[in-house]
Amino acid sequence: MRIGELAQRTAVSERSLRYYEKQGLLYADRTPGGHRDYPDTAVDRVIRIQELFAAGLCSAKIVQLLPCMRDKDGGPSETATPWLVQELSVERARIDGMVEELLRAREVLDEVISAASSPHPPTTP
Amino acid sequence: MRIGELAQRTAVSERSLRYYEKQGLLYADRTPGGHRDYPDTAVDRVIRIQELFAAGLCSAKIVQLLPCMRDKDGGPSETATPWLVQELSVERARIDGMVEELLRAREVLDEVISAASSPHPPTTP
DNA sequence: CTTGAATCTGACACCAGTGTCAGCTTCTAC
DNA sequence: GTAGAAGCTGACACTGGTGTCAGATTCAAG
Repeated sequence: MRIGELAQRTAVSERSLRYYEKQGLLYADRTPGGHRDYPDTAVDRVIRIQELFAAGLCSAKIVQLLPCMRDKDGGPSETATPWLVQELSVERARIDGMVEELLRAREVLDEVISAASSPHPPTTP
Repeated sequence: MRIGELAQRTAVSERSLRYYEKQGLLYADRTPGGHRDYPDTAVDRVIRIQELFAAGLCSAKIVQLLPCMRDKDGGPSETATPWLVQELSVERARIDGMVEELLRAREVLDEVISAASSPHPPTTP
């Protein structure tokens, strides 16, 4: 499929898709004229990449991680090296920390929101 | 307390503390010579600010949120306006979404990590 | 062949908090 | 009074994924 369709199906901008390719995260065949031609599996892959970006992993980490993932494309999955496993464990711990922080912040928001919804005036608890 | 001590006690750089002040997130008295002099309550406030930053809120949102928070400094808490409550609800939803994404990404990492720890070779599941 | 839509490359800007450096002033303790 | 530590302001850079624009090329349909 072409980049436009992939962008639409993944809700990721064409700009980002080209960036992913430059970072080695995504591969595309080329038409004789040079236009990108993505396999169907690219959709899942892009979504997965976005998930990992959202989790705060940088391109460099993701590019190492991808070949170790059990993709739908049935590509020859590599096994993570011990070194990579350790890197990923660090990321995992970081994610746990982020989740905790998010929940704490959510509590703060909830407190303010519920205080505003309660009938008590601000100065008299 | 001085900025150095506050930085040490909160593990936040002096640079960031000055930035917080410029954004209106943090207040400091000044010595006759112009050095910042923070009240003890600043420690809690800075930590709270960091939490909210970690949750993805920008300065502008935090600056509105802070006066509505039940601080240890016993300052006259304002009640969030309906408009602010709605803004915060949006943030809350965003936080929920982020948590979900983080957990999904964590699952991906766990899969790779456990695959590397299991005795199965990569190509034969 | 032609035309309009889609794609290509490359470059510049942005965000928003943070790091860092320079040059100067203030504080603290001897 | 003086030396060294600590603080001040202001400016510039960075991060790293993304938006956006320009100009050229390709694709697909008439």
